[in-house]
Amino acid sequence: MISVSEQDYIKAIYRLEQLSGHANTSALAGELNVTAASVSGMLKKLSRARLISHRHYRGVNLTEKGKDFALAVLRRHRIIELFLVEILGMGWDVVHKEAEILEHAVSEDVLTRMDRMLGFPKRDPHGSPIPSSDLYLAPQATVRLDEIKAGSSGVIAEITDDNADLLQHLAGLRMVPGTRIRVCRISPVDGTLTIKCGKVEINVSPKVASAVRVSIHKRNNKS
Amino acid sequence: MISVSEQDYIKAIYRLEQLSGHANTSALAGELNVTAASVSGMLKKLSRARLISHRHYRGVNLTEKGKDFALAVLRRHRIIELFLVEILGMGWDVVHKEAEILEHAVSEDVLTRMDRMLGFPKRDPHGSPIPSSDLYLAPQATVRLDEIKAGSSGVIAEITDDNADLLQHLAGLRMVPGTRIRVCRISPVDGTLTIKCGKVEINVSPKVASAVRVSIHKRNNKS
DNA sequence: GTTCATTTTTAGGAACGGCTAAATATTATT
DNA sequence: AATAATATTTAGCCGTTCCTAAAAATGAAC
Repeated sequence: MISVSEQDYIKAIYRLEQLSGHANTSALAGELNVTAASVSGMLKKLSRARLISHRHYRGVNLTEKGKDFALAVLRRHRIIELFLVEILGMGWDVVHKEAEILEHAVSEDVLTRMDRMLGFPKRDPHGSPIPSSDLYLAPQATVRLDEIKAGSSGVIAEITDDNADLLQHLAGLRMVPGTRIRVCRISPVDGTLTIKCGKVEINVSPKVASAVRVSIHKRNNKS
Repeated sequence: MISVSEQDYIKAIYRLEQLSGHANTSALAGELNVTAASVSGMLKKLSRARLISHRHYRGVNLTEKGKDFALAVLRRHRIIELFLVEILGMGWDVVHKEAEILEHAVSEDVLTRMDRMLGFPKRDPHGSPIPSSDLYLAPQATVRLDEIKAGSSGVIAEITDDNADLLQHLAGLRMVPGTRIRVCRISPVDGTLTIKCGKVEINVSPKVASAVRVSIHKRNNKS
C-alpha cells in the first residue's frame, strides 16, 4: 500500500507536471514544505516503486501507474471538497485543507456513496474537473485570465489556488466558476486587469488573475 | 497534540475500565494487538502526559483529563458511525472500522456539522449513547441480556460489539436497538436463551447475548 | 518465606519520514 | 574552458511506534 506521504508527493508531482511539464527536487521541496534532501530520499523510494521515472538532476515524471495514483487521489480530494460544500454547507474557501486530510481516511465505499449522493459530479467547488471512476480526466480547454488579450470575454471555469484569503477575495468580487466576464483593458504599467464581471467593473491584479482559468467558448460551465 | 496511537490507547483503556474497573498491560496488548512491551512503553508516555494514573503492577486508570479525551474520541466515533448509516446509507455492521479511521481525520467543524445535520442525536446505530458536546455521558441503566432472569422483558438498548458478522446475525434476528423482547427460558445445559422477539421465538447463545444490553423499563429507545 | 506466574523494564532493531551538513553534479557566466 | 552559482544527492542523525528476547520486579499461592 502507498503511504500518506507518498500520495502527497505523487499529488505534488502531478500538479507541477501540469504547470511546467516536469517536477524537480527543489520545486517539490517548496510545494511540500520539506527540505530538498527529504525530497531526494522520497523520490528514490517512488522510483523503486515505479511510480515515477527519475532522470538524475533532470527532474521526475509520473509513470502511467503514478499518474493513475495521482488521478485517484485527485478524484478523492475533489469529491470530498464538493461533499463538504454541498452536503455539509462548508465554505468553498476552507474545504481544501479539510479534504487534504480526509482524502487519506475515506474508504472507496464511502467515496462512491458521496459521489452517488452528489449525482456523479464533473467539477469540484473550484471548477476543477473530477476524474471519472475509471480515472479518466478530459483535457481542459481553458486559458489563464492573465494571458487573455484585452477585449476577449469568456466564462470563469476554474480557480487553481487553494489559499482561503484569495478564494474569499474572489468570491467577494463574484469571480466564481460559471460567471461570464470580459477583459476590458490591461494596464501597461503593472498589468492590472480591468474586468467586466456581471454589471460592474473590477480591477484584478495579475497575480490574482493567474489563479483564474477562463473558458473562452460560449459554454455554460455549471457543474 | 495527542497522537493517533495515544488516542487508540486511551479509547481501549476507557473500554476496559467500563468492563472491569481498570485496565492492565496484557489486556491492553490483547485489545490493541500489540505486545505487552509496546503497551508498557506507551503507558509510560501517557502517564507523563497525565492522561492516566499507573499503579505499578495494578493496572491503569484514566485521569479526568484522560477521561475527557476518551469521551471526545467516543463522541467523534459515534457521530461518524451514525452519519455513515443515516446520511450515506451504509450498513450498521460495517461502519465501525470506517469510523475508527475517520475519527482521526474529521475536524471539529465537520463533526459539528454532522451532529447538527443528524439533529444532535443521543445514540449511535448500535444504541450506544453519544457524549454531549461538553463531554457529558449520562449513566446507563441497562443490563446484559445474559444476566436477565427468565420471564423478564425489556427493550434492546445497545449492542456492545463491533464484529460485523455478529451484527449481521443479530440484524437477521431483528435483534436491534428499540426492539421489545422477552426472555422465555434459559437452557440449564448450555445457557442458550430462548427469546420472544416480535412474534417469533429465537435462540441466542450466551456469548451472543452478552453483547446485547437491555433496558428493563418501559421506555421507547429510539434515537 | 519461597516459589511461580505475571507484569514491567531493558536492550537492541526496524521502518518511516523528517532533519542538517557536506559532497557532488549541472548550469550559467565570463 | 574555467569558475561561480545553483541544484541535487549522500551520509549520518532524530523521534515515533512498533517489534523480539531476556532480565528484573512484584504479587499471589503454597
